[in-house]
Amino acid sequence: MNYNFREIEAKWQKYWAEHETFKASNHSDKPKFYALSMFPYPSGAGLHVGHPLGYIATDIYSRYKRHKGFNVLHPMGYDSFGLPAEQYAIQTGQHPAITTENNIKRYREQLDQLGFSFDWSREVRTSNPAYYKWTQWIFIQLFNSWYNKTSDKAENIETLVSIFEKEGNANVQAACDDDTPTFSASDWNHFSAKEKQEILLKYRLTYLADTEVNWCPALGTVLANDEIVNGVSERGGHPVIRKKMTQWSMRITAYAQRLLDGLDKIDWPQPLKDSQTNWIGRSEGASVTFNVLDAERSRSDEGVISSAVEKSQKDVISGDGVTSSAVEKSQKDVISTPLNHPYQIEVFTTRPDTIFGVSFMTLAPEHELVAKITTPEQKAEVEAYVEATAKRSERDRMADVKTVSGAFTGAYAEHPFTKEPIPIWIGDYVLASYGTGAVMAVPCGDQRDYDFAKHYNIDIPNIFEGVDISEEAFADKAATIIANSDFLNGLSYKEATKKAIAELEKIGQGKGKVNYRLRDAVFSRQRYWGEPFPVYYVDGMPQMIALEHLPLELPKVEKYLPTETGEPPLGNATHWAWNTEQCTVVNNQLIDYKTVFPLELNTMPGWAGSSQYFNRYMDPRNNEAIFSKEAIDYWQDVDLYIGGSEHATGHLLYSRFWQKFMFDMGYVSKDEYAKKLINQGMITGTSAFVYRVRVTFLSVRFNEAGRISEQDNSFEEVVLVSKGRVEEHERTKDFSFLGKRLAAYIEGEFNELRQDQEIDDYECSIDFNPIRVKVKYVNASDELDIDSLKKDDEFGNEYSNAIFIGENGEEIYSSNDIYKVGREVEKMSKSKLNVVNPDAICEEYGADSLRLYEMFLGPLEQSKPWNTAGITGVSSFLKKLWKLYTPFFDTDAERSRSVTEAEPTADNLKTLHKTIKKVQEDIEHFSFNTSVSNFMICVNELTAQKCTSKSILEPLAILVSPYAPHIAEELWERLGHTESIAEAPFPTFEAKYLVESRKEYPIQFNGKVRFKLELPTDMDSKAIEAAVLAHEKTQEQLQGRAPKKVIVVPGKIVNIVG
RNA sequence: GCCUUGGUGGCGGAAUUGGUAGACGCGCUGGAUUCAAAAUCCAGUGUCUUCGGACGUGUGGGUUCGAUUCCCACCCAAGGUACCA
Repeated sequence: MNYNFREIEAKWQKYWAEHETFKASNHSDKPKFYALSMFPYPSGAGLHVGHPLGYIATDIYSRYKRHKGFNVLHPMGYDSFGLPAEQYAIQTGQHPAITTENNIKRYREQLDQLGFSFDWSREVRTSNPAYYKWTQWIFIQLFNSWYNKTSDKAENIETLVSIFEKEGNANVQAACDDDTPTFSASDWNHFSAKEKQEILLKYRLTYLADTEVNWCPALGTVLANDEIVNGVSERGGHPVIRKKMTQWSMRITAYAQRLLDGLDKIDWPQPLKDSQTNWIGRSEGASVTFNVLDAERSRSDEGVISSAVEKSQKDVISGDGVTSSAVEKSQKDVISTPLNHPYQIEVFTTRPDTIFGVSFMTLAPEHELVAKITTPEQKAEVEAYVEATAKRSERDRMADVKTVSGAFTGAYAEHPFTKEPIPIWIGDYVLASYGTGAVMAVPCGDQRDYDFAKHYNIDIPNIFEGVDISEEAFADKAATIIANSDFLNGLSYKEATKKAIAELEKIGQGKGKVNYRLRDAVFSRQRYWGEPFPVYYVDGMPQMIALEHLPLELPKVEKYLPTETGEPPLGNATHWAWNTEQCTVVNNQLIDYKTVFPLELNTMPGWAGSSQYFNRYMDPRNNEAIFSKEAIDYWQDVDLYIGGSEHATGHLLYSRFWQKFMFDMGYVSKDEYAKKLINQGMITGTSAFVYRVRVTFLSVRFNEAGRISEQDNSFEEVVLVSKGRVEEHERTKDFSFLGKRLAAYIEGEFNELRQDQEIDDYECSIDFNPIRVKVKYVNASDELDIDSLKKDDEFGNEYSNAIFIGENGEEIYSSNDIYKVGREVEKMSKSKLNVVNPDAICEEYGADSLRLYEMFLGPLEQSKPWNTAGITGVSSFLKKLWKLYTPFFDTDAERSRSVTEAEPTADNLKTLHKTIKKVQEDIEHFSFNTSVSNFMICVNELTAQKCTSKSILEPLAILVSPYAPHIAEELWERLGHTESIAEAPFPTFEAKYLVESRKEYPIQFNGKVRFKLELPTDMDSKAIEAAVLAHEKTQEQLQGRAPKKVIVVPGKIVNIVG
């Protein structure tokens, strides 16, 4: 009886579904275990072989934990809001909900095929109104909260209001906007309702702010940074401008420190923690205010100055200019402006101890003061520099440490202590997005400042005791002793820092500060396919829709593009107004600003729906609450979370932020939601390339003026040359390698050129443009299936008339020659045409083979290329495993009984227990690749031992079951069980079966193994040494020398030195 | 530039605390079976070799009786990038 995986896999998938084998209960006496895989975005390309890698790992662990007696929660769902569905809708007009539904169906079929032990009754979809009701609910909770720095947690906004009523905001320690004014209790009580709302918005954890976006007028949308290349849109090359837009933001900066501290409590990969730590970017130092010396004053343009003074309150703090920064915010940060200085520059420095070493200042070219302080003489130079900088990316600016560039503004700042003038420069090594976008440059203590000073001949005062700075800057904090620095002389880094800050505070020009790189998260998207905000506007102020009226469902729209007036797609909806009396969505025409108001037109970003989904799984059908208290109390948090590292600073940071907020509000009892996280490595694809020929002729004529006329004649036909031919040509430059047809063409063109009397010279150049083709048309020997490629019409039959030149230079008509493609390993993605779907492999080898093979490829956390060549290995392993059990399939009752009762031999037991030990250790260390090897070893050994003992084969089936569950269930049943194997107890390892009486010792001479000697394991070192030295081969090796030293490691090795 | 991860046969990879480098699988070679093929089974398979052995885990050093493993310096590849006042 053969192993028929098709029949078996279908049978057990049906069984599991019908028996709800993996349904998790919220009430159980068993210990709980919550195993989670990151849920997928259901794209149109379907699941590819990279997706299941993490799912299989989580599934193996889940199944293992069931065998170990845990109540396991192992859910799956879909992150189903997203851009691709919307873009498809824009192209085809089809509603994203429909395409999403279809894609989910396909994903579900593919997932079902792989035999995962998901509890499908808990499936969630972020685009489902019953789900996003709770995403909207959390948004409202955030809106109704502020961050109290004193209690160090989020609190209900009502507690803030009551403080305002009693004492105003002077003493409130809160995370809030920079420009929050100070007011008294009586001020507050006299504010109008709208003024109060405006103030509160500056404190809420989600708030409206004008933030700059990359606006592309031609596309009518906002673009992400990486959608912009060299200042124009990646798609279409349209210009992009910075535009201010009122958008929702999340005050994640309030949680910066807690997000940092929480990392110590969780078992996440260190690289991931590092990347979050760097993203948050904490640094300690001081903020220092430098007054700009007023060059304008002498021109007695008083009007300009006084208006500048009025606005200077703003200019002081907004050194970062671009967006709200993570500079710790509180009203106290506002430093009062001395009236005689129209402008001030605030810098953040980690080295306030070096303040007397400042010899210039550098502003980021984008710094908003640049235009204001630049003198007329320097204007042209500065503007040219600013323009040049705008073309460089931040990455480029950071990576380039070799070239020094900048420009002098002509303006000077005043040193806070010496009152000396300091020249103000701009330089692209200072980034606008970090700190305040301005640096107090201390060339003797910072290498980049040093290089800048050297380059522009700026003074480099030395403020370090006994340090030579003639060659490079000195940045060693520990060895620092300050000199030439007035009151800081003789102090260490620590002492001087403390003292400098104290002195700065005295003169009101600085204070100690912790700076975070993290910025508040923009939460609005100008898109259709996302969660609508439960928000309407009364008199320009946002109002929340009450919970009982949620979800606020996405309206129907005619088209998914922005409106002609540049509003987001929801601006196209005809029914998108809120009637506050009926509490329903009504026609926009009814808006009267009395009872009917406009609704918010933005939608939420991709990470909104994924920031609490792990908690929703605990109680996914609850319509009264996001989850019940019982459910969250039982499941608590995720025990194992597996997913890709690309989410390190997106999903994985924002979801921690929301969890901490939920914790502050008392909804969850853990402020970190995932105890352990593992990043599965990427499965890379092997892209295939064909080489399109481009032939260019150059004809040249000469006259008195020299070389005057050139003409290009390009070969128009699509000719694709096989890889071997391309390589030959590149080596030899011989055209004949390109095939007769092309060679004849080139010859013909040359002849024509020769006949043209007016041409003095001619040449021909050939290049090969590699173009990706779908990997499904390429076989394992890199040969291209030309007929199928020609028929492919996804991109409009682009190859139907192409000419293919094969390896032998033949033009391919049938099988007269073969075409070989070039290959390259890249990330697997639809756009690279290298996606391999699991379906075909499942069809040919079965799900169990695919599961084993994906694990067998290599360590889970490492990235590895996909290559199906090795799958026959695991497939034949499963056949061998099956064969081991065939005696049980015999209908002859007599024979079956004799098999059942066969006593296991010592070898059988040794093989089994060795495997139990290894597999258990492997699973617990997530080393799934090595356990597959060990199954192979185990089956090979048992086969060689002709093992037919039920007491061996029964536990073996359980060991295999997490990895290859279908075959394990089938074998389990054939062993006579009527219940599923899913909860059969994991076999217990017994060391006694592995005890060896003899050990084959490798005998080394000077570290090299020369022979082996079998000795009893209970022999002590002395006896081993004696036995080895007495051996004839030892004498042979030593050739009469006396050994200097003999190292005996009992049970391991013997090494003789001499 | 910086951060992270990695570099071992023709390929994927193994070696759990410093103790026989290359487990297991693919591929390849030879053989059995077969009319033949597929499938299956058996044997071999790091490189060089004067058949004694020598060399061998990115490179160069170091520690050690012994190093893929620990230390120092460097090279290369992939991923990330905000580095930093």
